[in-house]
Amino acid sequence: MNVEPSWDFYRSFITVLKQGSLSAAARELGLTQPTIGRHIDALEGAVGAQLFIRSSNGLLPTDIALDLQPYAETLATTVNAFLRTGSSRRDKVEGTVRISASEVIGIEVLPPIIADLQEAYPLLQVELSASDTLEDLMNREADIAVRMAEPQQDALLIRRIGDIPLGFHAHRRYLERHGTPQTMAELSDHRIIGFDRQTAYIRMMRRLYPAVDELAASFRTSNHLAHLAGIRAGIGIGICQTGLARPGSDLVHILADEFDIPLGTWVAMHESLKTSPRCRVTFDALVKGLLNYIKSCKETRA
Amino acid sequence: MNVEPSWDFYRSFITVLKQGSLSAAARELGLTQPTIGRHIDALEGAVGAQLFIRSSNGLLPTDIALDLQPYAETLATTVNAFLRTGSSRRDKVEGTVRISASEVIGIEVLPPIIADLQEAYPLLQVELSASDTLEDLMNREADIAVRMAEPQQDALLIRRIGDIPLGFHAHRRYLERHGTPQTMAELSDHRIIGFDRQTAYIRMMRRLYPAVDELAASFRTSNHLAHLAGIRAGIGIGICQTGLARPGSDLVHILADEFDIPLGTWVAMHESLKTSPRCRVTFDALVKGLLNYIKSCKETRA
DNA sequence: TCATCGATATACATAATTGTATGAACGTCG
DNA sequence: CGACGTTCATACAATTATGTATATCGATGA
Repeated sequence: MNVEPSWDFYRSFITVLKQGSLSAAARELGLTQPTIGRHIDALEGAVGAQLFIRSSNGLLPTDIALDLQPYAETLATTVNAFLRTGSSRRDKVEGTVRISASEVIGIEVLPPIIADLQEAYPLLQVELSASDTLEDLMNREADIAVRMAEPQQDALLIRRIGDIPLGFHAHRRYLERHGTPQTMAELSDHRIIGFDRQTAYIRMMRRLYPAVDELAASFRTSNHLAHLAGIRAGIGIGICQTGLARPGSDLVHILADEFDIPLGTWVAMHESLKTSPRCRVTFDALVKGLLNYIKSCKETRA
Repeated sequence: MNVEPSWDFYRSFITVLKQGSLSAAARELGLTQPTIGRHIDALEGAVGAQLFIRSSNGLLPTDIALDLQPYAETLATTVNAFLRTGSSRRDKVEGTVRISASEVIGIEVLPPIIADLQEAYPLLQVELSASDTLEDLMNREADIAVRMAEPQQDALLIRRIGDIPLGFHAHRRYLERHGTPQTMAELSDHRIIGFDRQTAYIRMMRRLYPAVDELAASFRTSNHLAHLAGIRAGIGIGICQTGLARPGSDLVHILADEFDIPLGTWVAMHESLKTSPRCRVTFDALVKGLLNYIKSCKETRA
């Protein structure tokens, strides 16, 4: 309790947690097994609790260690961010920029936008964190975030893109076999792909279209990509962005006039990053690319 | 570029930034000035840029160092959170819990709630981060947050408290001198305390009461506490929570029937913390306390 | 059943980090 | 204007952390 433990201990901790053994962690860090072992010992002494159960085939984390894992991960990503921003020259468009977005946006929408961006700036590295759960919002774990809700913090440079239209979709094949519902009421005769988890969007849907909520889902997932994959595989009818039903995709937008809850979209970055050319350029490219995407959504719809 | 720099360097970096000199940083960390100097040298080598300009009366941070400051601060707070979580026993209500809230809530509303909580659990330490700007949302920099907007992330345990009523207020003394306006239109004859910065609330007010936006403010501040202090000092008419106009405060709620934009309030914490008794207990106390507060707001109003 | 491979733990030598002591530069104050 | 109290920089000694080598335990497979 006398002196604060070395911050290197946390690095050893997270590596052991990831690798599952002192030896493997030592290899990854370029250190040796006794050293890592001593680090863990010291950390256990500092928190006054056992973090791992040693066994002859590795280290098993205790509950306490698992509680501490997210903190250690934050440390690791922040160290990365530190080095990344520190070592990129501030006057040129080069270095790494890290983008955070939802899985669907990150995987279905952003890649072509990023491709164009890197065509224009070959030295620009892009790191994409596509995740629904962590949503590592702006705590400098990401430089720029694409968000489906208005960011609340001040000190952010925020640009509203518009509304991404969502709607019921099904694969052409499914509709050929089961018919195309013409009214919301007919949905109850179909296989529905449902959501597992409560999100703000689902709560809003529930409020505006209570009927949808009572539909029995034959396939339910909390993962939006799995939901989309279900639609594409012809499992049944689900909800996705209308822009994904582009020509050649075999997805059909149904009940277009019966159901409409747009999904607000924002791009945000720290105000302090607006002087960094690489962040600025990426921010502008995302705004422009997403505006185009929304435009194409509306066209698909008409 | 061969091996990752020691994480201790970041600790030295943030301490030098805070203290302004190698010597002072060394004193704080219990190390010596040459050691800290070597750490800074090593970090500069790692990022390939100068971080400080050395002078005989301290170290002056370069722009790059200032860019890196927020990352280093995140590291420091996360390390604190790590040790705090790690060293508090999981089965008892003791240890430290860190609450994040806006300045007004943190200073005007929470203290009595926290007092009651600590009366019930004497071993519980509470750390309150009252800040509008940083809004260190949930990235484990705070255990529990009181927020004025619905948190968007999943994996959060969220409880909606209700709406805190806001309204125009002035000090009794001011009204005795200048009269009490009976309609919104009469506001233009009064001294108005205005806001400096755009927030979600101000944008909404602008939309619902465009007339308010055109009032010329004779005292303008971006700090909500300063705004409140202005009202209390009798500078003029401003907006604050109606609950602050309790008996004995000499604040008078005016135009109560003309103006009404409630401020939604939520309490949120990480789902993973709900097994921790001290977080659980604090969460419940905040919910209960804030519900009471809102109730008392409504009574003041009637 | 025994050999092998991987794991952790310990003892000792080594290398790296840190501390001590000192010098030089700058600002402040009497 | 000079003494004093800061600061950072450098050279050398001491300490600490790390690496090497080895022992031990346990799981796996021929």
